[in-house]
Amino acid sequence: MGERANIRDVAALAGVAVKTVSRVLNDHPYVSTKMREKVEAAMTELNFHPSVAARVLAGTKSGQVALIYDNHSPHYMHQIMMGCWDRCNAEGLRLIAQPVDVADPKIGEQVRGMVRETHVDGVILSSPVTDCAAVLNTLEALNMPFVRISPGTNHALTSSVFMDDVQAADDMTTHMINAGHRRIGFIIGHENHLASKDRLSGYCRALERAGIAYAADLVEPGEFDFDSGKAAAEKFLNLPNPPTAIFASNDDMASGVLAVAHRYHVPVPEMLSVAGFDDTTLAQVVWPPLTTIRQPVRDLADTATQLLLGDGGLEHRRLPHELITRESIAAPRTKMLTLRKKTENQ
Amino acid sequence: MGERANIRDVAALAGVAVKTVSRVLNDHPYVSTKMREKVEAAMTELNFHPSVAARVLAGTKSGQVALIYDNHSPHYMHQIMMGCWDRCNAEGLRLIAQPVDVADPKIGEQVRGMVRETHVDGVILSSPVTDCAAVLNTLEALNMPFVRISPGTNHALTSSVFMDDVQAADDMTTHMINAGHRRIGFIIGHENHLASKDRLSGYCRALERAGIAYAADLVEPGEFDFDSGKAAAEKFLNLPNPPTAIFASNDDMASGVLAVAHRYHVPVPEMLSVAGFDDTTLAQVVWPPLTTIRQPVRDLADTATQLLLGDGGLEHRRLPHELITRESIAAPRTKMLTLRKKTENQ
DNA sequence: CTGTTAGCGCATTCAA
DNA sequence: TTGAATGCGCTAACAG
Repeated sequence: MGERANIRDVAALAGVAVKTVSRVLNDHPYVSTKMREKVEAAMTELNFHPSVAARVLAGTKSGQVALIYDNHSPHYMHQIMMGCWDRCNAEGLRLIAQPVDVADPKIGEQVRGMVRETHVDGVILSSPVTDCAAVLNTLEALNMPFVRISPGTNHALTSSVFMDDVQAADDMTTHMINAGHRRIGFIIGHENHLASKDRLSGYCRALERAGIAYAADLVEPGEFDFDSGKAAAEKFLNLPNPPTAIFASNDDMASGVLAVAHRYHVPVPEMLSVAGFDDTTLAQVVWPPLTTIRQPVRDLADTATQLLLGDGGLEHRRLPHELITRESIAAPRTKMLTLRKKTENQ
Repeated sequence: MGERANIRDVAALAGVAVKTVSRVLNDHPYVSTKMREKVEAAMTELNFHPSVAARVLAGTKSGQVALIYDNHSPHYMHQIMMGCWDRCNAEGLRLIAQPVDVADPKIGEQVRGMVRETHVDGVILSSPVTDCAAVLNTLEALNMPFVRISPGTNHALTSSVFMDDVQAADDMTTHMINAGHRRIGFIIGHENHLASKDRLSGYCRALERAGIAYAADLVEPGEFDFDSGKAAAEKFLNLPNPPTAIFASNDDMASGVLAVAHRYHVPVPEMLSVAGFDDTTLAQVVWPPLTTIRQPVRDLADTATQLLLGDGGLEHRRLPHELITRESIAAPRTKMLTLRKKTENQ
């Protein structure tokens, strides 16, 4: 039971040449049905599973694809992984997920080592690795095919899939303006992610079109996490003239805003509207559920994988986003906001 | 730049035998410092990276470990992966994460194929794959070392790491009882996960010790997700004599309870206490933050990986849990709960 | 459509 | 402490 059969054992049992077995394994066109059946029967009987290592060593392609990422949002990465995974599975490829640290100065080295060691046929890059020059240069020097998922810059430079972050942020801001808001706070995303800049641009564009002046005190930096959302919200709510709505560049930060609002007894959305971005599961789990932008993450991953496996031509695809309306946004009240902080338990 | 150097190139440049390079690569003890330095210099100069495939094919072990999982909680899996990943990285191993479907009748076949194809040296199983007989039998038949993370049953049967789910649920229930609660609703976890049974046992044990009769209408099934938490909460709150506290078997379901409470204007924790389990990031992001059990997920993953790499002896380790107190629990009010459902927007 | 042979890059015998 | 030969399991030419 523990002994592993190899391709020669299969060939012997089926009474054919080794090469014929190899052809069956690789779905080679010129194999007669009779041969194929004999071989397949032998493979089943011997419980044969081809060694990836041997195929890599002997062949020109490995059937392996790497997904390189440095994203600390479990939800987002889960979707990316599953999207890539399903597509790879359907194509009979193995996916190797590889976390890295974009801040590491030796990241180029690391990626090169990993790519060479594993003999992957191609690489999928997830933001913000998509915009890491060291990695891009390394892959190009190795002449390794790669696709970028939601790169922050130079979409057209390499194959990539992405959504229109500027337009999406514009849509959300416009949605808030249409609800009657004039003072809309904005929390910027993590600076490593170039999408953060795009989202800010969309916010500005919508304000400008509506003839609302940009107010520096209504824009706070953030890091795509809960705590930075809370920090920004604290600042906004303590302003002499606080915003009636806050648009955070992702759902985690929007959740932070909600937590602060709850602590200060500011009713959402009656006194303060809140919007997120990404439509992670968070958006539906917090209270009230967040109006947010659905980024087609899984589709992006799936499409990226397809592009990688495609003809190798330079291709970039834009996938549509969607504004998801939930209960966190309402028309603004005119009444002034007063803060009454809840005492913390424990 | 694109040509890859092999071990012979390195040997030639360093002026040593191929075998010497191999020894350096594998940290073999008997190599003189001078030799080692020459070889390392050559490796750097040639930008040499050993082919995993070749090492696998020629050697007896592959330096690869598989993590097999079927868990749909992104938070949980993220921590598991990172725990395994860091440890593997420290030991110079490659981690291959492999999602599977425990409901698939051919899962045994799939796992065998995957294990044989990749030549992994060992396997880490995450719940509920830990309790999938087909997988366990396959691995044993292959004589493949494996460790289970939080198996639901037979801890001692194979190497495994886990926490005491019974005790943890007992702790939480006792905590609620000590706060004055007598009618405590309980939401069971997904039936695929055997930890669900343990958590229910702990709940029952605490009630019994406190002399509180088990009430069938205070125990609802769940599936570890937000929606089943909501469904259970709806039932509880519409009971003639609703509970003053609800203990959900994980944070996702507890979040569902909070959402329902908010919709019905039931103040938490003033009118209803809520507890979760797992201490995912959810627990801190929802309002009010959840009192919950911190499962040392990352430590479990790390420890599991260590056990796998250890001497191969059968070993099982229990790691300590922790009850995290946050604002979702307070002493119960005597006043009766009345429901006033909020009209849904949109 | 099918078979024969060489060799991918490394670790593993053995021998020195 | 170092080196020379053999082969892991498979695919790629080339031949039939």
